[in-house]
Amino acid sequence: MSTQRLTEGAYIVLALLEHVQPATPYDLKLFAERATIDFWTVSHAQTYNECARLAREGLLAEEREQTGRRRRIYTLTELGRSALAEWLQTPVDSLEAVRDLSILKLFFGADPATLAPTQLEMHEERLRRYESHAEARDAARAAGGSVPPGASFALEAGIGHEREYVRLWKKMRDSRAD
Amino acid sequence: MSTQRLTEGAYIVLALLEHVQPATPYDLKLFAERATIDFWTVSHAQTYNECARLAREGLLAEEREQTGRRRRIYTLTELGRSALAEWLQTPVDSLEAVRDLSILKLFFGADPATLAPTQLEMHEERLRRYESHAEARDAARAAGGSVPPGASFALEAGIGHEREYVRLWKKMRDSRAD
DNA sequence: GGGTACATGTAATCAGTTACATGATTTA
DNA sequence: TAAATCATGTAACTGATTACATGTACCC
Repeated sequence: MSTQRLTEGAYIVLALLEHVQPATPYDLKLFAERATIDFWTVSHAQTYNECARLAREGLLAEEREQTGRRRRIYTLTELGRSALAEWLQTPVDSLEAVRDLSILKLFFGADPATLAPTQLEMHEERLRRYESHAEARDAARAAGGSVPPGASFALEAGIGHEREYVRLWKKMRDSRAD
Repeated sequence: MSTQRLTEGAYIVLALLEHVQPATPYDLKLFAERATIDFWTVSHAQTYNECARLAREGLLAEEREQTGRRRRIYTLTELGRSALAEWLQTPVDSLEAVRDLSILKLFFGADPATLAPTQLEMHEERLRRYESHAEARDAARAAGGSVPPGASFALEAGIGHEREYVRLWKKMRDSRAD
């Protein structure tokens, strides 16, 4: 029964946990922060809450340290694993709205030249970060390590989009009024 | 004083209203839906609430029909206009997270081939829609009409990104496991 | 004039964030 | 051992969505 719809945040916690379990909510947060891409954000508080909730619903097993910080340490249960697997193999049949504040302002008449410098700088920085991740990945692969293809694809996607942003904002920066 | 921070939703309402005022919340919703790009979503309920709130704070003037539906009809006040102008000319100094559910799943190990068909189809459709908007715009321009450059830029951005998505998902679709 | 689609609004809910509070560990 | 940082949690708030409720206009 318990396969009531989970929120996206919940699935992200499940997915993160699969990669690093057993782990505390704090571990998840760290892993997410370092995990290359900015495809989502999960706040610290949400991570703790979501773990507790998922445990209550039987998707996570919670173990508690008996000493010191008495941290809660989580692992996926069978139920959690299958919920995650099901989610992962379900095609996404909707498109997210783009949600780029700068483009939105542009649309509403903001001056491109005003927005461009800041945006360009930030997208360039993000692009550089992604590219250095890609290099690290390639190096690892060359050294015989195995790299999960999904992460690799996602990284390509990120790079592609950031390049597009950079191209675009450069154009804006250089554009004089029509 | 009243320049307390407004939410993004509030600014969007202000910006929409500038384009179509005087207007009812319903008019805004319609305009937003037809306005080319999917850079944000504003739900029906939010539109009504936000208009009421902005009016309470003096950024909108509310007039009420005396007959029939007794609709509330809004226009920007001077205060509203200047809040909007200020927002539009403030550079955005942060990057939104990308929030693409499919890429996220990919990152977590979903099978590209499973996700690709649906995503490809949807991005292609969106791309087509944007491109036809662009054509309409070019036609209008050729006919001597004036087209606000901001909307045009935003459209270019949308097209660029959708092309990138299409390229990407085609690649995924055709990729066999590493 | 009865039904359907359009339009307008409110209420309840919720996911997610910010702010607060505290405890444990490390370091100077 | 004091200060700083790391870590863990909770509470309050809020932007936004979903669901509900109703009214008006149009169409057959």
